[in-house]
Amino acid sequence: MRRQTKQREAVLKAIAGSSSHPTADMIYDEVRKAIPEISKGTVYRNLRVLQEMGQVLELTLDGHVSRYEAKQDSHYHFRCESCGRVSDLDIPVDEDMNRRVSAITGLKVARHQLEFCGICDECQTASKKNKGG
Amino acid sequence: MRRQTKQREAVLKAIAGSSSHPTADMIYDEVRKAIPEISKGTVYRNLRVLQEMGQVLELTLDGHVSRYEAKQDSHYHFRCESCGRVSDLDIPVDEDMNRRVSAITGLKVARHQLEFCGICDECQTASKKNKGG
DNA sequence: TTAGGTGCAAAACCTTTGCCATCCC
DNA sequence: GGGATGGCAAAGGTTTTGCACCTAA
Repeated sequence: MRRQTKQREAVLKAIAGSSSHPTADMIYDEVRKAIPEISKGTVYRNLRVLQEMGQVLELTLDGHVSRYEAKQDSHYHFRCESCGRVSDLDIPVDEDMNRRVSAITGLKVARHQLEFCGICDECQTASKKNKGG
Repeated sequence: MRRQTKQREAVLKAIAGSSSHPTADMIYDEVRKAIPEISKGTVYRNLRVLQEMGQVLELTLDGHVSRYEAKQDSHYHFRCESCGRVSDLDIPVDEDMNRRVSAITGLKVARHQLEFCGICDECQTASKKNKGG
């Protein structure tokens, strides 16, 4: 049976309270503010458990480090190719696309993930500054 | 200046000659058939160089291990959630989507990646067999 | 000739795991 | 009380890197 612990709560809170799709390391840093003695192993274990519980989603699109977000309605992401930040996009999800692709390919498509890439506003501004423009 | 070496050639050939989006390890195994003394470091270095040269693409969608494919026209992927295999999909790429998303979000979208997930035919067959059905 | 490339091995990095103490139910 | 959980540290897997030697151009 699953128990409720302050460590687990804190990990979930760190994710839910962030809009930046934090990495395990960022979550670890955040949680340590409240529970300084927490270990990284515990963070990773709880990330796994919270995924199993369906409360957290792991994102690995185009990055070598996993990022996490609190479970919510399906949506798409934008990743900045300069700073690596990931943000949620407020555009409609094409829920019918899985069915259409199934029809075309014959594969049983259960879900899809869509990630847009480019340079975020902040990085574009920073880049202009550096160029003196 | 970039040199042409048999190691680099062999790495590219291993990727181009495979339809399975091999991992670095799979490429290493394949290349060793021709060049037994090649080292993993060389494989990784060449994977990086070939990406810089624009001849190879790294795929990291929803997986913790990078997979590689020879550069070709933009296309979408299907990943089997059971065996992890990645295959190319023969469906049209929505090239206009970046522009539409830019218009909606105000972000400068340069590209997008779309991955469909499910269980491939082989794994479905295997699963039926195991259940005695 | 010589800068780029290779092989090897160690290091770096992210994540998982074994062990035992601890804590929730 | 007992099993789930935590802390610690070591191990695991993938990728990178330092160094001395080699080789394509």
